[in-house]
Amino acid sequence: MTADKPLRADAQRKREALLAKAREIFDAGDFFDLRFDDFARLAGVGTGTLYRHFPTREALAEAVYHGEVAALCDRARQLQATLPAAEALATFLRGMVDHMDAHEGLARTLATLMADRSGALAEGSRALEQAVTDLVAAAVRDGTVRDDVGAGAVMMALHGIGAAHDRPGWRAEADGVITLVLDGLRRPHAAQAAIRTPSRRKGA
Amino acid sequence: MTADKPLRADAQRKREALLAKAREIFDAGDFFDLRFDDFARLAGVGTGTLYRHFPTREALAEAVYHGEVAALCDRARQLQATLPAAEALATFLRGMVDHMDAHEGLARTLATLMADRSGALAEGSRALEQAVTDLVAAAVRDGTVRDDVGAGAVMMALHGIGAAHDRPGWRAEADGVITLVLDGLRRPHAAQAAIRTPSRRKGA
DNA sequence: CAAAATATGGAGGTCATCTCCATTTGTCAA
DNA sequence: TTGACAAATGGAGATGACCTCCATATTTTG
Repeated sequence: MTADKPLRADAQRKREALLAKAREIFDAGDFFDLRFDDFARLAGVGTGTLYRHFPTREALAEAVYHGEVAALCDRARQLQATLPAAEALATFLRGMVDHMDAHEGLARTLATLMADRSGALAEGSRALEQAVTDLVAAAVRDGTVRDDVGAGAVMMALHGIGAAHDRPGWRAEADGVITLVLDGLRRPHAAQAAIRTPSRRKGA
Repeated sequence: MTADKPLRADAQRKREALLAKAREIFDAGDFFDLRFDDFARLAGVGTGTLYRHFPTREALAEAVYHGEVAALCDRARQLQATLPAAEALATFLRGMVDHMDAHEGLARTLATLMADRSGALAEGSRALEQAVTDLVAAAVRDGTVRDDVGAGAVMMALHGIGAAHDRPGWRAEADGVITLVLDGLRRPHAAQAAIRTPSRRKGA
């Protein structure tokens, strides 16, 4: 399902233009306030061409999402190769929040699309889910993380973070969710592992 | 902002009809596949009447949501009055999952609406959030729950559970999220409190 | 019961979405 | 290079959902 289209030179160019403009609009968060036709105009193509390349809004989103996910997966692999499993997981999750924070409009747009039925993004999410699954599995393997809660639960939590992007104290709450997930993931009976959480003896 | 409308007898009847039908459609999960006009017809009223009562889809959703939330809040108060704080919180959260599971279409529909911008449901959610906040606060007060992560994080997690309702292993993953949240909420240094989730092996 | 106030419903206007095809652009073989 | 074929373009216009408006019907009040 990857590359079996010789795609004419011309077409390639238009496609790129559309994606570039899409990323821009996404990041600004205006994706839903824009008539799809106008979007074509903005990208410098006719509506027919837009629809030829991306039959629906979701299809376009999927394409943009793919790039995002690829970058995140690279990061995950990199972390996994250079850090202890538990730390890699923690760093990755914290990094996800940073990323969503930095690309607010994009994160928000994608979360909205994700929530819509049709699961248009489910496909694109698979790679991300695999990355998270790998990170968790590695941590389970070395004993720092419990084995009775799957990576799917972590994905759900991330989903919630993305979907709730308009809450007032978003950043703090997002960090809170990650904290809960990470602490919750530690094997219930295990002593304090090397997960980080410096001196958090007392609260506050 | 509650009740200052003498609302004519006739109108009251139509309004009820609309809400009843809405609940039905919501529960079936067909809310978004239905033309708003057709919805009016289904409920036995004209489109004009529909729009008079509920100017937008979201307004209608809000009204339905209100009933849901009220019931959940009652439950929360009841639990809080009869159980130790930590247990009340745990029971409530587990109950939320049960509820979403039983009313799949409704939960899904509401999550979708929630994710949409406009925060139409933010208003209706406030009561629910207050209930969760109270439950958490009580548990913090009696020392069974950490005080450095707010109830907002718990709301986010719930949000994620609702929004991801189309995942294949939803139920198991939702339970997993709750487990992580509850375990994560225990004061990091505190010994094993009485929360202890009763052996829930990973199903599938 | 009559009049005033309130609510109804559905015909039709408005506007975003998407299709269709005559025209343009790119590719390839001779 | 050039001719011929395939691929791609773009925008005019059909389609259909959303919402408004108001002549008519229903309820309430004096």
